Amino acid sequence: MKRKAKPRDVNAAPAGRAPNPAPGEGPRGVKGHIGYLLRQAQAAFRLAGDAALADLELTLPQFGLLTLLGVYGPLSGASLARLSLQTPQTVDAVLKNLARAGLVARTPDPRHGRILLTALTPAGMARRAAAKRRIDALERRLTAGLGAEEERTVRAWLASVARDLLPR
Amino acid sequence: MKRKAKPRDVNAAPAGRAPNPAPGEGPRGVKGHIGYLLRQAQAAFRLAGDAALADLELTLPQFGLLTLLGVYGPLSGASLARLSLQTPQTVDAVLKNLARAGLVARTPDPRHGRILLTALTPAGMARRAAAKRRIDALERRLTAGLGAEEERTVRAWLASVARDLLPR
DNA sequence: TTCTGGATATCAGGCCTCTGATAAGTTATA
DNA sequence: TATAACTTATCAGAGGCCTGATATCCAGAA
Repeated sequence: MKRKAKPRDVNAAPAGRAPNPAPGEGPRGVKGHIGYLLRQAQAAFRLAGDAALADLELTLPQFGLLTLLGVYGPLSGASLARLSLQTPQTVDAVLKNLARAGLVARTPDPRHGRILLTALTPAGMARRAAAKRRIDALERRLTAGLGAEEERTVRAWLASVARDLLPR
Repeated sequence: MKRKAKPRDVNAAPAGRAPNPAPGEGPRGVKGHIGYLLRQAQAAFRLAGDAALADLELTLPQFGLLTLLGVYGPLSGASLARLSLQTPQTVDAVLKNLARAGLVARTPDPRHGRILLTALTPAGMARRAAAKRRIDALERRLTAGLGAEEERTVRAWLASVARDLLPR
């Protein structure tokens, strides 16, 4: 997934007559559906993250898995799936792309004939470290406007959403 | 996109020896990367929303467009894209599925030979109303644990993320 | 020891989302 | 008027995400 600066923002208001309703009201803005706000915030972060990682030839989901592998060492696809709250199929697909790029290597678990252990390659470690600096900077922007108490509130809410809504 | 109750949660801990690191620490949980928390919260909402709409044969993105069309009336794909902060291509893809299901109808704008105006069909209006009840209930769960001040904080933060990070 | 159920990997198919590129209609300007 | 710039729709391709369905491996029960 390549990223470049948009030549012209597709989401800008049109130049001619404005067939567009007022942006401040309706389902958008602070008063809108909170699910809508959540989706927009995540989409914005995903976009910004992908843009920040573009010249590293990484996507945000790929960086996510590299991070987990960096922290927890070699893992099976299934473990990675549980850790990242994704399905094994999703993880497998992302892993395939990472393996194709040589950032990750998959070897059979010596103690279990079915498990494929995935580990960072040296190239993967380097790429992860470079990407981490970009994403850390991005995340600082995310909380820059928040006071300590507000950040606690936001973090607690985000965690509670995943905890309460996910099928247990 | 069909949804059903999972026969067995793929993300549950394995029965045998636990090759899984402790879930409370690392990049997850309240202390983790806020981008990660954001992604998980949005994924959980997406999952729960899709599950809530499954028997209506709707996805959350489809419901989003139905809502916009319900509020703002017939719109071009480009307007819908600006309104929902998505690309015209994305909107077009979702609209195609909605049109195939007979929930929206696309007719050429009489005043502009290029524009296709998309409007809800009667079936689309009914489906949207039914879906709205489910999603409203889901969103109430999202804010159930928040005080008024906390909810303001969360909403303001979500809106600010989209506002600050999106390419302007 | 054999069988059965759980765990793992992965193929198939579908939807959403983006970037890039192209074609066609409209509007503004030289 | 002719041309350029902008807007809209849409094809093509890729990545990430999910549900279903298989096949294989392993461990515990009968």
